[in-house]
Amino acid sequence: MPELPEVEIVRRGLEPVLTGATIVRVEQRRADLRFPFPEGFVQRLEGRTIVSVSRRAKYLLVTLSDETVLIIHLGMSGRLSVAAGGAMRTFGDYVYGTSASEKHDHVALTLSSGTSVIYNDPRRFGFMLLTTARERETHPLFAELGVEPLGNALNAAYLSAKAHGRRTDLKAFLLDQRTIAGLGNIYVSEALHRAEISPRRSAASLAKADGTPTARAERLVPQIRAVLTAAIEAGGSSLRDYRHTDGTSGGFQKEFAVYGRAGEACARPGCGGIIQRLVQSQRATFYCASCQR
DNA sequence: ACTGTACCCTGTAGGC
DNA sequence: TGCCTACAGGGTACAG
Repeated sequence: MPELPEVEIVRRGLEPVLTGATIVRVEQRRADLRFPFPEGFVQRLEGRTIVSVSRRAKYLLVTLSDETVLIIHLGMSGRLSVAAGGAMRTFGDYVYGTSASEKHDHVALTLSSGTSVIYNDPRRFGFMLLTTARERETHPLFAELGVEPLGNALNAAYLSAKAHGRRTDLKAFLLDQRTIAGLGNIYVSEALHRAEISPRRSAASLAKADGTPTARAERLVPQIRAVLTAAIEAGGSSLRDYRHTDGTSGGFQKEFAVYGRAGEACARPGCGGIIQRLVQSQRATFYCASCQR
């Protein structure tokens, strides 16, 4: 569900609420999500003060005063809700929940301010783990991640070097978090449409024989940045589960050019193509075969 | 090392 | 109305 823009919007929602706050109580409703909760999860969080809330790829990183880092991944359907207000809140008693969503409330953090942050996740593909500030970068989840798409490290030379000789589809290559960390199913389709590149091409078509960037690679990089930036500005994309921490929805789904638009006319001026849907890596891909080559 | 597939889990939409 | 299938912003664990 949440790709980089959605996770970044959640981070921005959490940051003012969590930074400087002390976690006074942690309620953990079940033993596992995607992975088991770490040993002593509750005890390692209670009483600690939150120093910062950052993001790497689709992971949220909550750093505590003792240098513990709480890693949160939202999976496909994970939601973090801030229940503002002075009273202590517990499961099933927060402002934006419905009876259906309360059913899947798994963790509640109560802060010294009285505010609660509640983690809800029907499919339980998300998870929470603990590491330390020192070990975070070498943690198995992070060690092999590719570059942040909005940072300077993403450029055509980086992409073509990674793509050189790869036989996999461009779609699968871009979805792989070892290539670019944070892209997901929606924004890969959207970026390729903006760059007028077919998702069915081989990844290797981003590199010349000597490994240097092709024109396609040069075209793709700015479009990846542009679509992610626009999505963040629009508050992310809300299809089914995704919500901001205050319960409101994102708006970028209204700006999709191809995602979920199979059968519709391509919106590119003068194109005249029809948006196609195909399946790659067990995931739907949307593209216009007329202007994406 | 790379590539492709099955799988984790729940909810919902659509066909019959 | 109900039953059945397919599908959904994620990533991992294999087999070849």
